Amino acid sequence: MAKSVRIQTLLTEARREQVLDAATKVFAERGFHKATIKHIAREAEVADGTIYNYFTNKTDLLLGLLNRINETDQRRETLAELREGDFEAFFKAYLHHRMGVLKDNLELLQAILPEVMVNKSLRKRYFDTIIAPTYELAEDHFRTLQANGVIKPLDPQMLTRVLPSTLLGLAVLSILGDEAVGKEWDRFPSIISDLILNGLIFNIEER
Amino acid sequence: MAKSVRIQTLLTEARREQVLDAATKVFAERGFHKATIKHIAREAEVADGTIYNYFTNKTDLLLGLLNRINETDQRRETLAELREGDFEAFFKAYLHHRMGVLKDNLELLQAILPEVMVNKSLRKRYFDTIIAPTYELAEDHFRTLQANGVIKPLDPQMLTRVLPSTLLGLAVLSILGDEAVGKEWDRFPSIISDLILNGLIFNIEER
Amino acid sequence: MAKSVRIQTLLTEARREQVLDAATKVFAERGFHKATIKHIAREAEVADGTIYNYFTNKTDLLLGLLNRINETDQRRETLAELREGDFEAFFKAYLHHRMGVLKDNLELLQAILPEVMVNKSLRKRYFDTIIAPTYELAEDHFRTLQANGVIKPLDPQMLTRVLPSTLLGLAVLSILGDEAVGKEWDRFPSIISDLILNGLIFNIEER
Amino acid sequence: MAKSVRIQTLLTEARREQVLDAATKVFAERGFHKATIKHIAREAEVADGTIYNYFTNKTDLLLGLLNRINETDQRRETLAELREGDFEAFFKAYLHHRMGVLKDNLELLQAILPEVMVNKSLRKRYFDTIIAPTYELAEDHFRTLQANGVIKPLDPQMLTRVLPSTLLGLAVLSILGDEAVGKEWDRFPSIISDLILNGLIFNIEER
DNA sequence: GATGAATGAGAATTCATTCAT
DNA sequence: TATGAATGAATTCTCATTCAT
Repeated sequence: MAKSVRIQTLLTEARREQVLDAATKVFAERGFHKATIKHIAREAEVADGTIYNYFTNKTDLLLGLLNRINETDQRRETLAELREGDFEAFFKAYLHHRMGVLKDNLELLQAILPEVMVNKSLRKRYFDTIIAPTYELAEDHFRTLQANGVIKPLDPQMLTRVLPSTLLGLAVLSILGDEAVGKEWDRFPSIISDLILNGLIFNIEER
Repeated sequence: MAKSVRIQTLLTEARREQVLDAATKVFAERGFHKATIKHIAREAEVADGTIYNYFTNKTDLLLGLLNRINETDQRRETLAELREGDFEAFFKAYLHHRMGVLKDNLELLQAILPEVMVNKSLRKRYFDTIIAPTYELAEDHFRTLQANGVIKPLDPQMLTRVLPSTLLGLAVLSILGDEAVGKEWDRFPSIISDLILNGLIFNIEER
Repeated sequence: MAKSVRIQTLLTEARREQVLDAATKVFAERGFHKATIKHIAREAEVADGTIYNYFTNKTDLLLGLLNRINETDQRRETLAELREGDFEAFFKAYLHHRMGVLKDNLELLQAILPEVMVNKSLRKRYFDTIIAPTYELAEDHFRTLQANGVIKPLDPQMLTRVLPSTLLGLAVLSILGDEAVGKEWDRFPSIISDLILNGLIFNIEER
Repeated sequence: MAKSVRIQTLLTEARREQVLDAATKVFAERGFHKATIKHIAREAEVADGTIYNYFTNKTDLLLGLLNRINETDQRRETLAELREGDFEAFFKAYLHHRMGVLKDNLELLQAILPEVMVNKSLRKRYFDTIIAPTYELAEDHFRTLQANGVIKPLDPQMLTRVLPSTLLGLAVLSILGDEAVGKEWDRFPSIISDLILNGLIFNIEER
């Protein structure tokens, strides 16, 4: 009995994921509003009504997707290990990792972001649970680095915004159809870290 | 007669702008799909039907907003004058100018961007008429600077993406509700130019 | 003064006709409901509002067209002259005349008939003012002919329906797109009179 | 399982018919354009939206009605059996049959014909699928009869138009509100066949 | 009288959600 | 639990009619 309960739970969870996968695809392709439950049901190969056994309504599907991003991001936090060692190397590795995650989730981002940008309560939820938490960690980190004389004393709060902005901006450009961004995605981490760490203009000794 | 014709034209144009203003506000607040023609009409203080005397359908309203961004951007091109003089000064001034334009159009961007991200034909239109044109200018500019040994020989195509990405990303963060970004908006140009030009870590002679 | 009043009246009348001509064309092409006042105004080369100086509403335009049919039919009554002489000759001449009138008014019929068939009050008006009056004349005529032994004693009321039916039916077929009917229109009077008067099968003496 | 599938299909088909019945009634009463989906839904005792589960749009409902006429007509073709025996008897029986069909479908005709007369693509469809096919059969038939010396050598193409015209015309008269036509409908076949076969005027030997 | 922009009632259609099977 | 037909609220868009100029 216990076993069949567990099997049941697994099946249920699998079905949920199946629906979320379908929703990701359909939301990304059509946008939240033009995507109908019928579209998603067809993509997930279930009946319309079945979706309502797993999600209370259409918006709840979107929340399901938001949580997926959360989970993805939590997994990332294991990255903390990278923090050991040389800062330049860490920075590059970190960028590389972040952009990898972003790349894997571009479809999900395309499914979520447009609606999040436009829906006040989703916006708050997204900001509070996904964006804000990263800020605190990063600000602390920058402060420590500055205290140790590793990086310049630029306002940590602002630094904390600039870097994610660049990545977010690249993701948006890619979504908007800039093929060059998509194609060269993997080259950005090194260019960006070069740029951010050493600057665009020559140092004296480099001249 | 000629005069009354001109007056008529002005009235017509004013009415169009009045509707576009309303659409900007309502689209930004509610998103394209949750914004109804009724909302926009009420905001513009006209009847529903009146809107259809100026725009053939709801999507056409959005195109009207896209064109407004275009026009804004064209005006910006007078900026070319700034190009005289010291590169660092120019870069900072340019950033400052761009972010000013962005700030003034944040509501417009919020109205447009989510729908553009989700609608294939709008996406193409937006990319081709608004984004792509800036790329060419920028790439040329970077190449010249590199030829003159002003900046490092990083891939111009990628540089061209990184900088707008940062600004676009900041705008998106601001739209998503990051109040710090909105509040400190005017301090970003100088920080970003510092960062981009000179880097985050100390040069040898600065140590 | 009197003269200018008359001129004014003429102009007004001319404008009315111009609008009715346009309405005939547009109603025939699109049907009453899909024809808009704008369509008619454009066709008549006047402004939308102008039409309302001549007709109180869209339905009134249709009544204007109904009256036109009336007028046409009245003019026809001069045909009474034909009634002199041999019956066979008269019958053929009469058919020929009626089908000529019908042909000239096919567009008008196409404009009116579909809406008349569907609108109860128009139906009554059309029947009472256009169709019914012809019945009485015809019935009397048939009765006289029968009393004089010219035609067989078939029920006059029914005869009165059969003949107009055939013409009306041909008109409808033509409207429905039967090109053969349109092309051979002028041959029908003689065939029909042959058929009606002498029958389809051989008489004994003809064998 | 197979059984419930069949039941489902039957229910679905029944619902379709229920909607088509309602549409026939409402279109006939109000005309295609003044009939609203709400009217039809109320008449069919379903919700507005339900209609769209069976027909893609309002025009598709009309096509459904057109097909019904088609089906009615196909059933008629069993009439071929009548063709045996005496021509006069056949002709009368045929007329009788045709007018019976017409009478049963008068409401349907009133629902369809006005819109068909006004809509180019419906017109073509109606003509090609419903009218034209009968022509070919009839023309052949007339030719055979002429070859056998049964009927006079009048142009078969024109004969083929004249007879249906009369019936169609009677139907239109009836729709237009000629109550005499409706009331005496069943007497027309014999009068018409008398008229058409033997003519209106006396043959020599009949005098 | 002529104009045509403004109006808003009305209609077709869509689609999230429910619920009987 | 799964299904998918039924529902009806909500939305876009049309167009006859009005009326200030």
